[in-house]
Amino acid sequence: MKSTKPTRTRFAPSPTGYVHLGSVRTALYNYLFAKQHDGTYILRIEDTDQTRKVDGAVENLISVMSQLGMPHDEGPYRDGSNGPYFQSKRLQLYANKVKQLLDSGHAYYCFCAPERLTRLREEQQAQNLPQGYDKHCRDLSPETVQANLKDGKDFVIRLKVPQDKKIVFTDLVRGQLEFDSNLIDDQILIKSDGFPTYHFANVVDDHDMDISHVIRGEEWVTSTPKHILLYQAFGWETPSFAHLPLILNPDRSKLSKRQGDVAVEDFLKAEFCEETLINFLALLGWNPGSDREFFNLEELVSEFSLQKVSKSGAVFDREKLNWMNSQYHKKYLPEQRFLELVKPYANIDKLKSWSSSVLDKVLLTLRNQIDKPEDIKELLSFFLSRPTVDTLRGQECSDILKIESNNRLFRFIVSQLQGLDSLSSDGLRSITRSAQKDLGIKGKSLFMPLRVALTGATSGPEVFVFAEGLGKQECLERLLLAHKVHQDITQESE
RNA sequence: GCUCCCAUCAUCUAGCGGCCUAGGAUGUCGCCCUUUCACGGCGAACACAGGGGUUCGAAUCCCCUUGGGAGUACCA
Repeated sequence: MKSTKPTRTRFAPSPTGYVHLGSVRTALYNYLFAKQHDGTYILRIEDTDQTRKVDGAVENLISVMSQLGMPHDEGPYRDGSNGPYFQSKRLQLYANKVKQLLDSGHAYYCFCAPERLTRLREEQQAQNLPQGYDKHCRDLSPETVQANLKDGKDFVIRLKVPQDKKIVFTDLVRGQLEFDSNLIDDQILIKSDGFPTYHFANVVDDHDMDISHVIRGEEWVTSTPKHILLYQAFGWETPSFAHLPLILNPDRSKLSKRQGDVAVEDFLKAEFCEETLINFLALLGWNPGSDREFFNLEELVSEFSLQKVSKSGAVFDREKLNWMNSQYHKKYLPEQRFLELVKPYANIDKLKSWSSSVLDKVLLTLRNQIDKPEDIKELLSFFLSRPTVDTLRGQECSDILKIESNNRLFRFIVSQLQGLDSLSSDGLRSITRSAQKDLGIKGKSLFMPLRVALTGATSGPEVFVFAEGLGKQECLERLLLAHKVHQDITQESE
């Protein structure tokens, strides 16, 4: 019973311009499943709707997917032996296949005008009847069909859905599903413009490309029986199916543009890194069976399983996404990767003279204060600009600066500093230590004045590393300024 | 309307008959740590939709009700 066929999955989006988050998750699960089984992950472009074509959409899609770290193994620009991978370039193939169905009596020509169909639907709707084609052309005589064709009448080709049949299949996430063929419409296979419909092209291509597992969104469950009927009409083996739960808006409707961003590009352009998005999306509808929440792509490949995919839809929770993103920036990203993400935002003139190792060190000490890369900018520029007298005289700082021992403290630090060739974080640390020992100043009245003098703020990251970045001269000047403000404040209050 | 699917904290979820006085995470609120801000640690509040069965025993199995969702196109 166990299939020995190689695992081949596919991601088959229609190129509508941007990449929907739901698409990314579908693609991700397909990718993970394929990789886990040493299989092949295929990208196929479903562009049979000529009216919805968007220029550049395919290129954008491919670049986004590779940016996310899951490029396709087979597909556009990466030909396997099953191309072409654009449905619009496979028209001849579909034509041959319908012919087959027409000849075997599984499909028929339908000459009904769209207006008739619309009217039919309206009537059915009014009477609360199930909607569907009334099979008007299903049993047209061959002569009539020939005559109509000869007259050049517009036509579509429909599937002749068998009556009174139960269609049963096992969905890998939902279990056994059952449908009554009498409720299934005689599906259009070829549109009057000669293009195949999704249903037809999809089945033909999946078979043609040897797809072993069809993993797609839940919106496709109800059309799966149609697809199965098609496989049967051709006498083909059906692939396995797995339908993924929908990703939902906060109001529990299908995730849509109306209620906020749904394009991955937008998230990528904003503050979210690829790692966060992949990790977060993976966990929307799937769980590892443990409490673990952080996974990189590689880890997902080994952990993923369709059995652990949940059946119910999942609300896209931006709060948790934000949290996960900040966790990635604070600690889960490798240091080099973090630096790479953050550096474009640290492109500040004043930093040009800093040695890159010191800059890296400073960026790294700022790391746990960051939720997203651009936060670094504000954080840095704040410390980079020398505190102004106004700042130092502000309530927050002056409370610290008016401490009496500051006089001795600043004098001490300045003189020690002057004796140094250059300032290192350890150098300043030991100066502080001796200030504590020699002057007997400690705790808040030791560290806070130093912090205020150097940064003009009462809170922030580790001052020592930062001081190294500033350099000896700048530190001296900041200390002298703070010292002066201290003296001024003290005098004024006397 | 019809068909199909789904149903545990506000949200993501664990749970596949006894380990459940239901676990984790986000968010919220406390406390601790930190001479700052964070990070971090600890804790609190918060859920098995309702009703029937089955069983010695049900969040877990069955049925009904209710609620939600998807599909119902010459769109995918």
